Amino acid sequence: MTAVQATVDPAVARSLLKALADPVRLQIVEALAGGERCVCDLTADLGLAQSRLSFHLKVLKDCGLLADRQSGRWVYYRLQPDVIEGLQVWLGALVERSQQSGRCCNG
Amino acid sequence: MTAVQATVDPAVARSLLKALADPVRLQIVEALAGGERCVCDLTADLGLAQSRLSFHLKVLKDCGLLADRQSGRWVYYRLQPDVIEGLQVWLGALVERSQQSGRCCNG
DNA sequence: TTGATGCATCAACGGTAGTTGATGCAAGTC
DNA sequence: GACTTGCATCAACTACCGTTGATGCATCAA
Repeated sequence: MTAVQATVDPAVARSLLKALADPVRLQIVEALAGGERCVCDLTADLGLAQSRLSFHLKVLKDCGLLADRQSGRWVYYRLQPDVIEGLQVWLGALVERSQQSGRCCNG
Repeated sequence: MTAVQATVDPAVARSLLKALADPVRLQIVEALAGGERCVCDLTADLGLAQSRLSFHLKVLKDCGLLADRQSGRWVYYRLQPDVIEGLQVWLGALVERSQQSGRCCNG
C-alpha cells in the first residue's frame, strides 16, 4: 500500500521548496490537506482575490504539488502527497549525510 | 541517541522553506552536509563573492539551519540537522493529513 | 604600531516574483 | 440565441530579495 517513496532530484526539490516558501501557497496546501476543493471554495475560505488564487494554484500545479480535474464549470484541486513525500525523503538524505560527516572530529 | 524529532511550527517551517528555496543557499547547505567549513573555504569551493556568501550564511543562520563558531580569524559554519529533521517531520504531518482525508470519496 | 587577512555590514542598484483589475473563454442557465 | 458563472490569463504596477563594491571591525603577523 504505502511503498517507500523515492527521493526527488535536486532541481525538483528546489522548485518544490520555492513553491512552498510562499505564505499564500502554504495556506492553499494546508487547506487542500483536508481534501479536494474547487477554486471557488478556496477563494471563499482563504479570502483571496480570484486571480491571485489562480496564480498561486498554477505555481503549485506546475511543480507537481497539485493536480486538478474539471467537473462542469468547476475545477477541483487536490494535493499530490507523493511529491511532498519525495521532498521529505530528499531532506532526509541531507540529514543523513550531515550526520555521517559530523560523527567525528569536533575539534 | 536518535530521538524522534519534534515538528516545527508553521511559521518556522515557512522560514526554513524560504531559506532553502534559494539555489545559492542550497549549495551552501549541500556543501556543509559534508561537514563544518570556514567561510574562506566555502568562498573558494562555491566560487562566490565574499559579501554574497556572507549574506546567505546570515539568512541560513537566522532561521536556525546553521550554527557558527569563531576560531581565531576564521568563522566555521555547520548544519543543524535537527532543524532539517523538524521540517521533514512537518512535511510528514502534511502528507499524513492529506492521506487521511483522501481515503474516501473520489467521485 | 603598522599592515594584512577573514568576515560582517551597508547603501545603491537591478531583477524577479506577487498583486491588481481587466479581459477572454468555456460551461451552464434561461 | 443572450446572459451568467467559474476560472485562466494578461499587462501594468509594486515590493521585496539578491547582488555588488565599499567600508568597518576584529584577529593575527611582522
